[in-house]
Parts: sequence; C-alpha cells; structure tokens
Amino acid sequence: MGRHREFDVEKALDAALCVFWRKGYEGASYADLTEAAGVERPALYSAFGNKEALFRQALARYDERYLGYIPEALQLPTAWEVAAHILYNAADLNTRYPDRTGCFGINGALAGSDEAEPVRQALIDFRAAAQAQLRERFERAKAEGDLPETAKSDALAAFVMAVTHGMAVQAKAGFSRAMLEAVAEQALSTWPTGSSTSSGTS
Amino acid sequence: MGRHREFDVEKALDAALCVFWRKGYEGASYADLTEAAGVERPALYSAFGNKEALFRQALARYDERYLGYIPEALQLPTAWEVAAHILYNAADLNTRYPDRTGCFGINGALAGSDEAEPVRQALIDFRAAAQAQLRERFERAKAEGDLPETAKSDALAAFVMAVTHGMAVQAKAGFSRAMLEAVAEQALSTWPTGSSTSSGTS
DNA sequence: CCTTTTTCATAATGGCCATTACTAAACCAC
DNA sequence: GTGGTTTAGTAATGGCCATTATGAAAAAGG
Repeated sequence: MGRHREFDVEKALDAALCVFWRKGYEGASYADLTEAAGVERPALYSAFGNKEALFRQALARYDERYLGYIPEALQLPTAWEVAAHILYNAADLNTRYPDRTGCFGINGALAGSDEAEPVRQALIDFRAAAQAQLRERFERAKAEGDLPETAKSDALAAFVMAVTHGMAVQAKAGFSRAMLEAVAEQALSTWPTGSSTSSGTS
Repeated sequence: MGRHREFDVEKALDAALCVFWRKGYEGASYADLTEAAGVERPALYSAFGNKEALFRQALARYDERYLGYIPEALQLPTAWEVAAHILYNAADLNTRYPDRTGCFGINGALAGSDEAEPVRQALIDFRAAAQAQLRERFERAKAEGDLPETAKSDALAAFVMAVTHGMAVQAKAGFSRAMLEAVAEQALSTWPTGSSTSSGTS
C-alpha cells in the first residue's frame, strides 16, 4: 500500500549520470541534479540515498550502458584487435555527446577535497578492474602466440589504459573525434606482434 | 613607508601550489591554503588577489619550477629524444612527490562546477601551448629528415601529450614510477623514424 | 615623538552546500 | 469510505565556502 512513485527512477539516474559526467562528483550540486532529473531533492534521497550512493549507482549504470565495448573487445581474437577496439570506441564515446565530453570515470573525481576520497578511490578501483581484465587478456594472447613471449602484459595494459585516459582529458578539452582517432592510430602503430601481424581499424 | 610584510610571498605561493596540485582548484579551500602557507586569509588576498588569481600564479610558478624539462626536450637533436625526454621526465615528476602525485595541470581542473570554467579553460590553453610547441618541433624534424615526410606532426604531438596525461591520471591513482616508465617505453617503442633510428632512454 | 601608511589577525558576512523536518496529497487494504 | 502508509514539495537547518570589514600593531618620515 501507500502512494506510488511518480517519476521514473531509471530516468532520474540517467539524468544524474549525465550531470556527474559533465561536472564530476564534487562539481555537481543537488541544484544541478534535481533540475536535470526533474525531481525534487527528497525524492532523490529516498530513491538513491545520499550523494555518494547516487554517484556509485550512476557509475554502475555508466558501466552497463556505455562501456559494453570493453567486454566486447576482450572477446576479439587477437590482442591487437582488443586494443584497437578499446581505443577507437573510447575515442568515439569521449566525443559522442557534446554536452558531456570525456569519460565519466575520469571526470568524476581525479583530485578534490578530502571528503571526496571514497569516491575517488571507487573510480580508481573501477579503472584498476578494467586494466586487470586487459592484462589477463594479454597474458592469454602470449600463451596463444599472439603476443611475443617477451611482451610485458601489465605494461601493455597500462599503456592502453593510459592512452584512453589521455584521450579522455583531451576530449574534455574539446579535441575532435578525428584527433582522438589519430592518437589511437599512433598508439596502435607499434604494437608488438607474435607470429602474425594485423592491420585495419575497429 | 608602512609596515613590512612578515611572510615570504614566494614560499606562500609554493605552499599554495602544493595544495592546488594535490586537491585541484575547487577541492582546495582557503582553510587548506592558509594552513599550508602559514599565513592568514587576508594576507593571501592582499598578496595574490582572489582564489582564481592565486591559482593562475601557482600555475605560472609550476611551469617555471617543474616543467623546465619541456624547453629542454625541445632542444634535443632528434624527435625521438624530444619525446623520450618528455615522457620519462613526466613519469618522474608525476611520482616524485608522494604528497602530490600526478600533474598540476591535470589535477587542477578537469571537470567541475560552472564557476570554475575560467580556470579549466586556462589549463586547457596551457596544455595546448605545450602541444603546439611540440607539433612545431616535429614539423622541424620532418624538414630535417628526422621524421618521415608521411608523419603527421599534430597527431604525434597529441599522442605524446595523451600519454603524459594518461600517466598523470595513473600517477594520481598511485601507480609506481616504474610502471609509468614502462608505459613511456611502450609509447616510444614504435616511433616513426626517418633515415636514422634511435635507441636508449632519456 | 607623532603622523601616516602598510600589514596583521580576528571575526563577521552572505551565499551555497548536502541533508532533512514537516505537511499535504495519493494510494491500498479493509 | 476510512485508516494506515508511502510519496511529493516546501522550506528549514547547520556547516563550510570565498571574501572582506574592522581595528591593533609595526614601520618610516618629519
């Protein structure tokens, strides 16, 4: 029993996600969030908890709604294709929405006040998880002869992630999608190969 | 005539620089700044103006005190050496001070509230200036035959900058200097060459 | 020594922040 | 239809924010 909720919780979360994406965790105020969601403050609190809880749910939603290309990439047959898929899709995602350029996980909280420490750490862990998956995929590639035995899979994974992070910074600075693709292309141009070499784009 | 200033303005600026480096523009409060500088609020205002003016002076000081390796790099004989010098020195600077990892120019303001827009733009312009210098240096390298005619100097400059930005994000996340150096090494491993090839590290 | 000028430190100001009482309205069970 | 329960919206609360008024202290000129 009781009164029904009058707003769509998922739409409100999507709206909050966009605000956090654009302004980051600390840069987003409840005035911004309620305006974007079209919902009053207490409704957001009752539906999501406090600001930190709302941000964490927005992060989870970002993962499932926008980062599907990462598990996609991991299933591609060669390490080169994995890296290319990630880099080109990152270039696309970082420039696809002009009102929220860059990456949610980078814009969210890089530096900030001490109160934002838990959120910052959550984003660090989130990126670390992706990087670990990538490293494991590259280790598999070594076992399959797709990468040379001398390749350092952790360094390669860190490198691919670094380039995506750098592209996110550049996208937030207004770089065009074409420019980011050129960065991705350069990053891929010296990819180590095992027995077979690859070419083409994702 | 009049009373003498009792604190060292340069030391206060250095202290503010460290706070901004660690917490970014919006994450740093005057409580943080005055504590670090050992100076009361009105003294900071009278010496530097408001928070934005203080930040801009901190940025200028960061440039002259910590980024000397960039003009240094630009004078090296080959494009490869230029890139290597920048990447390895960035890896060093981003991890040199455990209390302020990453890069002032990235931590300072990536995303934030609308009030921080001018500061964000100032940092974007700052990075763009460095990237333009790098691009010009690479164009010279093409003229000198140090880079192939087919090389795209703007893409190469953007790539080198992207890797430094990515390393800054990773350093802020706690990555070790060795890991960042491995990223730098991977970034340099496929550098295009003209007639001569290079090797070694900076 | 006294006046003028500058700096110092305390403490105030107004605004925005996240969070939440509180009241009225809407719904379900009975 | 009525009682119990959940939501909606207004408006309050306490805290921190950048900024500055105020007055004491200190230095230099006359």
